[in-house]
Amino acid sequence: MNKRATAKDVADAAGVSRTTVSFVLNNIEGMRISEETRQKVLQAAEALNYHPDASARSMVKGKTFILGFVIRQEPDKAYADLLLPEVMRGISEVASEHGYHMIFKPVPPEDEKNSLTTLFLEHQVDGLIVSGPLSKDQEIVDLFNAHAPIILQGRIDYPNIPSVDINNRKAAEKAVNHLISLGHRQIAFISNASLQYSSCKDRLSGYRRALENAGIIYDDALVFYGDRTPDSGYQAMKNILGSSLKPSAIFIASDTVALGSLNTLYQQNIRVPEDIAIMGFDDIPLSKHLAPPLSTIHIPAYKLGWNAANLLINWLEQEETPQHDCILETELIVRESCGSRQK
Amino acid sequence: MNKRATAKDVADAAGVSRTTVSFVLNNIEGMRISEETRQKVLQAAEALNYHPDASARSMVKGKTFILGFVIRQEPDKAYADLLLPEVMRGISEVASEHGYHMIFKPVPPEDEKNSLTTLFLEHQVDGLIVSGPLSKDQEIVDLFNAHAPIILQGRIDYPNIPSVDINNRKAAEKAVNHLISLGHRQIAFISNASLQYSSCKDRLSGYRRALENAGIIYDDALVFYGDRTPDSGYQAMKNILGSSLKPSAIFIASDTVALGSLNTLYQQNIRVPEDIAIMGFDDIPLSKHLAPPLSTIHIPAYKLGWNAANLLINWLEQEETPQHDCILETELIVRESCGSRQK
DNA sequence: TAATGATGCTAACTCGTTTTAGCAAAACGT
DNA sequence: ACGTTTTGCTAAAACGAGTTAGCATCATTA
Repeated sequence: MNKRATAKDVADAAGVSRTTVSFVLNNIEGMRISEETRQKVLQAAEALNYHPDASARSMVKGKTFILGFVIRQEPDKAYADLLLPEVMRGISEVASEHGYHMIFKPVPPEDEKNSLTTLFLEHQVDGLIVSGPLSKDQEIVDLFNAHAPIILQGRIDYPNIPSVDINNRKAAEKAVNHLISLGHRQIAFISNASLQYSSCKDRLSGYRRALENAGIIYDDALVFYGDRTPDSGYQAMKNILGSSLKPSAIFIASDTVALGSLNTLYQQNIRVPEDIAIMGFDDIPLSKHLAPPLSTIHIPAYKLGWNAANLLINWLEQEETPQHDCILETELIVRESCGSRQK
Repeated sequence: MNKRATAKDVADAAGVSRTTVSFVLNNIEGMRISEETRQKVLQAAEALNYHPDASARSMVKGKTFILGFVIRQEPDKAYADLLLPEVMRGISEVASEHGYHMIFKPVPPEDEKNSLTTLFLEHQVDGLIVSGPLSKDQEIVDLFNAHAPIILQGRIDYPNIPSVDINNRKAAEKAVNHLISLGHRQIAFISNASLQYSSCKDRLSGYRRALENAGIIYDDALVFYGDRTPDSGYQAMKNILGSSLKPSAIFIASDTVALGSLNTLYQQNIRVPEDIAIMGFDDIPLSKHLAPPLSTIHIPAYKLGWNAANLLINWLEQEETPQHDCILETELIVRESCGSRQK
């Protein structure tokens, strides 16, 4: 690049001032520019292939036009989550529409560099969407209290931070109710991640409530933990099979984790759903293609991202904090892994 | 935020000039600052929670410290590709290490807004990694000729643009050779995407070469097309089964696409590998968890991203164009979907 | 004692925009 | 013919850093 053209170059080429160039190219209302000058400027800009410098514009506007999308997880786990791309797609679509870009970054909770805060304080981004926060996440609370535009994709034990989420507890309850309705009473649980995460805690609590409503005694021994990866599901299922427990059904609070669990079953020649019923959660795009197709809870991931981005951009442009949380509906998707479908 | 603190605020608080603040905080060599002043500045910066403004820094440095990662696909297809997260992980890890951020954006080839060029000319990014370019991609060629730092993740019919890739042809050949070695001679092909993409063309050509080397006549009728999504694999497999062809094996040039194809087979009660052998390509993280675990070609996706990012950052920091392409090795992964493993 | 050198700091310019305030010249009204 | 308004443009001040050149002050040397 033989140096990018600046507004000054355009001004010189068109024989006008930088100010005029700016007025013309930004279509400023109320500034009277003759049609003749306007054309001269437009042509010069075209000829020089002029594009205004983003940093310079940012500085004077006080806005970067960049959104930060942060996952509160270790990078390897963040990228393993198969629901994530859908959320990203929702965000980036809205961002593009409004002329924003998106910086994506996994920032684990124990991050000692405070990358979340830094991202905002260095003004790399205008606002943040934080996915999968911990229940207690002081960094997020501090940022919010410092008036950082921040939208949670998930829930946190602190009021008033605007969020976009599903009702994890209700959804999990729905899932387990389905299993119960099919006659299962010995139902194990594999979590999507550790209980530090609010989504985890809520799903577990939904599982528990469904059991109790059906008069089934909740048993800690039936609860196992995944970490968002298929490998963790593989291992958890091994643990279940290796134990003396003989659940007739398992509710796995993440399809991604369930993938690994299904593999364990496949390896041990245990048939799904004939020998054991498997209920997933998330409805990742490939769940319907698994063998057997996974019954699960559909999360509107794209819409989650879409809503989060819209709330955030609205906040940025209107300068007013969103007043309401946005809770999207989930849906029980019955496929074949629970055996409820007549074949 | 009651307004972010600026360098001037720190200077005032510490009772020194802005220049001194800058010298202290950036640890400029050769500038002699007394330990006393240094501490005063550091304390003031700490107290005010000072973070230098990214835009301002960008402007004066002439660098944004942002890398652009662009996928040459429609957003829905880009986000459906299950290998992508691994590549992203590689890029973002290297980027983080060097103090760069990453803007991710799918930019389809027919994009009428020239988003790729704009991203660079507006100086939103310092350089670009472009994944999955078309064979002919004039916009990329133009950018490169304008000296934009750009690394391809894939190949293009134009010399000298630095790239990180695998040898798609050789890898496909390896895959098909495996099927042939198992005795298959009627082998169908489902592509990963349309032939405009170089990776597609190369995989098809590898398939063809393997057949010809084995004395098997290549037949256009056995070639089907996917579009990177499981759904396309589902449909392509239906087409195959609906035809009069009776291939004993199918090479599917994308595990993501294969997922859908496996579903078709499951639905029609066709057993893999007993009734038909399936060979994948990509080795997406979940391939080993499928039922049956998919035999495939391993692509070092993380390393692909890692190398691309390193090449690019090196280019940016050393100001010299990389001289060599970087071709990474693939590996045949034999699992169960081709029936080669004794159970 | 005066010249020289090192030490410790700062004034002022730069980056490329947007935007405010205002200045000429032309058009208008009385 | 003189004031007023409108039209069309520009000078200059931001924005918040990094950086160059140079100025005092104090210590050292001749």
